[in-house]
Amino acid sequence: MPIKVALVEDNIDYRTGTSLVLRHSTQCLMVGTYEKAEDLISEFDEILPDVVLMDIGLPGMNGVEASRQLKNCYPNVQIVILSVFEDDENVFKAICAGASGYLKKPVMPERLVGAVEDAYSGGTPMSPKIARKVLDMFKSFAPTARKDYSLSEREKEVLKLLVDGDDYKIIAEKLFISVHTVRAHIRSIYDKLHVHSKSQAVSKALREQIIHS
Amino acid sequence: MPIKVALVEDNIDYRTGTSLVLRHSTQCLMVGTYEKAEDLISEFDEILPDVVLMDIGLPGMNGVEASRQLKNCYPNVQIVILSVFEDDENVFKAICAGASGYLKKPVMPERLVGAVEDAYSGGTPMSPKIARKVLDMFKSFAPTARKDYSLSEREKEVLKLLVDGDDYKIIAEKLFISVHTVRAHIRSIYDKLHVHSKSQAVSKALREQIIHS
DNA sequence: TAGTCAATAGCACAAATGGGGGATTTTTAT
DNA sequence: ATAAAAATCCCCCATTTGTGCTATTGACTA
Repeated sequence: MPIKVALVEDNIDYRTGTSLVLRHSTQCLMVGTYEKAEDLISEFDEILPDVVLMDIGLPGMNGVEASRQLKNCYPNVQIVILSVFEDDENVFKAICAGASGYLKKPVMPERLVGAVEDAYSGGTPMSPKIARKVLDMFKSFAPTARKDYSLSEREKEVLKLLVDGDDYKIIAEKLFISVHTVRAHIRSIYDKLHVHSKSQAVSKALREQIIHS
Repeated sequence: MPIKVALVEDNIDYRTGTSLVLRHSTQCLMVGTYEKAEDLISEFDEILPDVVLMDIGLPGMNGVEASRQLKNCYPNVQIVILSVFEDDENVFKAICAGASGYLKKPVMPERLVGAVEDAYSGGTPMSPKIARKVLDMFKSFAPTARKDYSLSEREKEVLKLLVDGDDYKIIAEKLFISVHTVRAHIRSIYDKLHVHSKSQAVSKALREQIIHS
């Protein structure tokens, strides 16, 4: 059974060219080409494509917003962005909108068919430069070399509860120890983190990912 | 000028096979093949490869750790992971270690040369399934739909300072208002966030990104 | 024009907190 | 075996905080 593909692209030349390439593939079945995202959305129920190739710069609704709406109504559709834009902003938004592929235009014909197959089979076709951008953003989020304040296990437990908003009493109850001990742990935590209040400790714990929320 | 490539791979068959493929490419120049990452690291200064193809499952130092060390000493080297592993854990660690490519073994010969070129020219070759994993992790980090607690601008200012760990007095001084007013604002903030202490407010503000740290 | 809301300011008081001293026991490492 | 580190518990006390009230001003709205 061929993969049902729809295309949204406002440039007529590019639209017919891309469409032609896909029609020549035996694995793909073009079920619709559209100039505007709104047109695809209104007809979507009738054609039910497996994969949508989506431009970003469109008249009317842009491709990112269209992707968000489509993904919202039809979570199983695979959306591959085809765009000349490769700035952080667009890439980021497209991913968050649920796109599962992002290719920089122009796309080589053979790459196009491969991308549709990739997307359909659970992969994420991406131009290498775009992938690099994603990786860079990824790194900027996650794994900033975090300092080691050498908190003991117990202290981390207490800090975790502080972050949850518990007061001394509650912490004592949850850990089956006296309030005095809780105070002692918290004092030690403050020492190690160089802070002087619960809110400072909580802030530092979350910002520096000492405690994983 | 050809791209200087080094390969670290413990399996002899795979090592000779991969090496052979690259030797047949005019764009690439194999400058070293290694069974252990330690061997590459100790010889690195003499051969200075542009791109390193790195296995993960190695005897001695694993490929992720080796990548971290290489990237640390030679930030310009491009490391492409070749691995049978495609679990979140390994992919995540490899990226954080500075890998700029990740291909699932076995790799098609023509893909291999393309990957080296991609990596060398600032791209990030990735198998589509791996890319999907990265995207999923990416999404899990970034953009959770945040609630609207309809804090006023002034309240957000105060909350920001709470998150910075300031106490009532300091906040009053910074905003040129009386402590009483600060208390009033904080009361209102607590109402709207449904919390009852500074630490809870700070925690909620950071976790739900009401305040952008 | 009356009503709502945000921002400002105040009073009072109990509870929670932070910091200053300790001490004892258990675990860990050398 | 012995020293160091972690975990436990206790006292005191000033300060900070949370929350119950009230009240004035200005800006916007129905």
